[in-house]
Amino acid sequence: MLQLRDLPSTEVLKKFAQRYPQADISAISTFLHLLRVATDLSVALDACLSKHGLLQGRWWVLILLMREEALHSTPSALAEKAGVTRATMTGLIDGLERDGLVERVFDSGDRRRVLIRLTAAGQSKLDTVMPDYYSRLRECMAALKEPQRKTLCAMLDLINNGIPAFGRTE
Amino acid sequence: MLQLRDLPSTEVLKKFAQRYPQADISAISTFLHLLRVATDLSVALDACLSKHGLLQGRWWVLILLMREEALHSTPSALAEKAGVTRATMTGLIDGLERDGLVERVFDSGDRRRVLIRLTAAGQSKLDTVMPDYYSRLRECMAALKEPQRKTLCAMLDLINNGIPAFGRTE
DNA sequence: ACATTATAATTAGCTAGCTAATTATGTCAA
DNA sequence: TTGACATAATTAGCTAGCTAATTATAATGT
Repeated sequence: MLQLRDLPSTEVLKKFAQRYPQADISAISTFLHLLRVATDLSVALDACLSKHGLLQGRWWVLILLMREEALHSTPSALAEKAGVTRATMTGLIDGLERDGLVERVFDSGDRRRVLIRLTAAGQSKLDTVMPDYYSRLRECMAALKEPQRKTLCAMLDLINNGIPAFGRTE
Repeated sequence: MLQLRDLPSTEVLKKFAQRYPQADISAISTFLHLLRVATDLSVALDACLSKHGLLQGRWWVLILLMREEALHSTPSALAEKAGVTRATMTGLIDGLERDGLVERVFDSGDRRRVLIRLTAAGQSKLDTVMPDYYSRLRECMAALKEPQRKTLCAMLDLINNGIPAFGRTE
């Protein structure tokens, strides 16, 4: 996501703003700050998961399956919910099946479909990973109390509403 | 970064919290909210840059070069600042050189080193991209006024300080 | 002077994303 | 009932990251 380590100082931003008067210095630095912290969080999460032999993509698949009443779903539904293409989901399921965490069950009603089922090993993997993830996350967010969390979410929503500005065609 | 589209509802989180008592429901949803908005911002930025034939990695290299007084730097310094490995930087420079936006100049003093220089075409590419990026970003962040931006950054710093919790060996 | 160690850039081969094309199966209307 | 279209999953081949190994050059200690 935001790889850049060397975020621009105010001086650098001022220099750029001279050449490009559209620049809103505080908007830029707030934006970069947000991306920087979110990226570092994501990297930290990956590091935590990889100690358990997982990465975000595969971990989310297991969680999505555990959310299901009957612990199964289809590749296309999983792809939709996980926000990846079906092609990517095929690859994620391949890896999880290889490790025995999910299994493919062929649907006799509609032979195009495959059901993906969380195995006992998959459930037990989650029972190891989730307490670790939850307790680390609790600690990470501890400095932010409830009202601050609400404020943060409200500000994130304001920014979120502005995202279409990046896509306007004009 | 956070691909997941189907963020957990409070009901789902409560169900998970029954099995995993470490879960702090508001911490989890705030965390996911932050990652979701940041990811969508990053995707929107990529979409904006790709209209100009760039992606974040290559774009940051051009910006880092433009920050330099003499418009040049070395692959290893660029890799450090851009937060990618030298191997990745080699690839980014290859692409930029192919498009004529930067050039490699061999250093006669230390023959291990190569200088990467922003070309006129590279500068002119930035002169097209930056005003577009800056004006879209200004608009995207417009709903957040100065004091809110400061508050947001302060909260991001609190979260940032908690990130080591994800890495503790315990 | 020369062996060792450090540094700079690159190459090779890996991963998890992507799009586009392919294969198989269902659905529906003339 | 069959031709056209829709849907499900997969495969093939692309990209931008990564690590580890390689090549070349420089610096240093004995």
